[in-house]
Amino acid sequence: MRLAELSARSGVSTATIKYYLREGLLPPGRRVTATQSEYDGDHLRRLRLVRALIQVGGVPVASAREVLAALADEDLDRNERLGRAVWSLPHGPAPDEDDPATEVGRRTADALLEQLGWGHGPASGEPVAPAYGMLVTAIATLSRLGYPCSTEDLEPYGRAMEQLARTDLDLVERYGTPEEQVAAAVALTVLYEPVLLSLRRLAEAEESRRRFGGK
Amino acid sequence: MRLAELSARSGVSTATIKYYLREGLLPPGRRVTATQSEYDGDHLRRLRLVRALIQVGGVPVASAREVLAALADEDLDRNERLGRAVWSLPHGPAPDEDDPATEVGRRTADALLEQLGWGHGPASGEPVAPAYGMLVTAIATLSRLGYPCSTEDLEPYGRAMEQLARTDLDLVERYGTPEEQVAAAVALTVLYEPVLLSLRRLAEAEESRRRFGGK
DNA sequence: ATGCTTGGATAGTGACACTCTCCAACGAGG
DNA sequence: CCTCGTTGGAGAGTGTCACTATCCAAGCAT
Repeated sequence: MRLAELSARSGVSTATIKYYLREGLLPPGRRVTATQSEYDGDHLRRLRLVRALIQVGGVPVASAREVLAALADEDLDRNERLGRAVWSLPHGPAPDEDDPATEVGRRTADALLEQLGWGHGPASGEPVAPAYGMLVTAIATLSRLGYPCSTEDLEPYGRAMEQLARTDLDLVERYGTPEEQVAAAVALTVLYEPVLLSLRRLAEAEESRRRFGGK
Repeated sequence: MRLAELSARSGVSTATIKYYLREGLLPPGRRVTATQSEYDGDHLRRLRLVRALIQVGGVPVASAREVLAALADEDLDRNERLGRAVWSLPHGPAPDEDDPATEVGRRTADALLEQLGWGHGPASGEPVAPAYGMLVTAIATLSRLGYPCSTEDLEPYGRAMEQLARTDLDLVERYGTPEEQVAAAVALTVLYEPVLLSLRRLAEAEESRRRFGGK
């Protein structure tokens, strides 16, 4: 198929596809003549994944390129590919070490992970995941705003996520080949985020109505 | 306190504070002379909330203004203020009704909410919450990408969020006055999102290591 | 052969969150 | 009293980002 057809089938304008090609988010098509290329189903699938990452996941173009590169990296095993891909997802600003609130955040985060029994980073010698910095920053911001949260407050959130992670991985294991599994894992990590957040808001609305709501 | 001191205490540049004043995210200070104003602790707290919304929550300036306006609206009760405030939070693009996948998303979402027993929108006659559209869009995108999710797949996520919503509201009820509660609810809704997402990613990494990881 | 269409390159757009530059009015030190 | 740095206010400018519009020469189709 040609550019125009790829565009029609994906709902993405030719101009945007050209932009993605230029940015390396899509591999170039098979050259047919000096001025024409042929695209296939792989391009279409990849294009849809790119759109999902960027539009739904809010992933910047540069990060999306890294994510895709990690997915395709033949030198890594399944775990490493997934880790590398999730690594490249946006994770907000790094903790500001000059801020005393960051110290609080770090202590709370460490205590929480300890309590949850997750063998994460600082003590484990492994490189610290970006998600860890994300957690520290968030706790620090809460404390700076006067909403201190203790490990006890946070633990239920950790337990809930632990459970969902098992569900997520079960979903991923439905897919046969490691390639499909890794692609699925990234797609599900990113695309379930809005599902999670919207369900939380709906659940809060429901619970708030139950507690305070007359109507 | 003057602009310079407000800036020093909050860590936000005077130029940015002036910008927020201009945009109506901060109320003007008490005028002392024709060219000087006095700010107080309320300004400082509000400024920190604004920063948290924008930097941590990724809320656009225009939405933040609406959120703050809803918080301060004297005509609404606690529920309505909270609803209005959360309403203004970013919620991604509205579902594309021309896309057949949207139909799938809508059916799945409705079935899920039915199954969860949440008396949400379409059938209830109430205006549909933006979070509902967010959910439909997310499910539609998953299905378009070839990752169909059934109500059974999603139910555990709903149950988990139901439980967390109770925890959230318990936290909110620690605060005495309705004003504080509403402010807390918005802050916690927004600021716990990165906590949730980072915990999920850490939990996934942990679970993935457990299942596939040799080290 | 002539009038689209294609792939490729370059430049432009619009939204956004600041950030810079001016300016006249203060206000504290000498 | 007179500087001289500071203040609040207003407008224009900056950098980033994700596109989008315009050209162009080389096909292909009729």
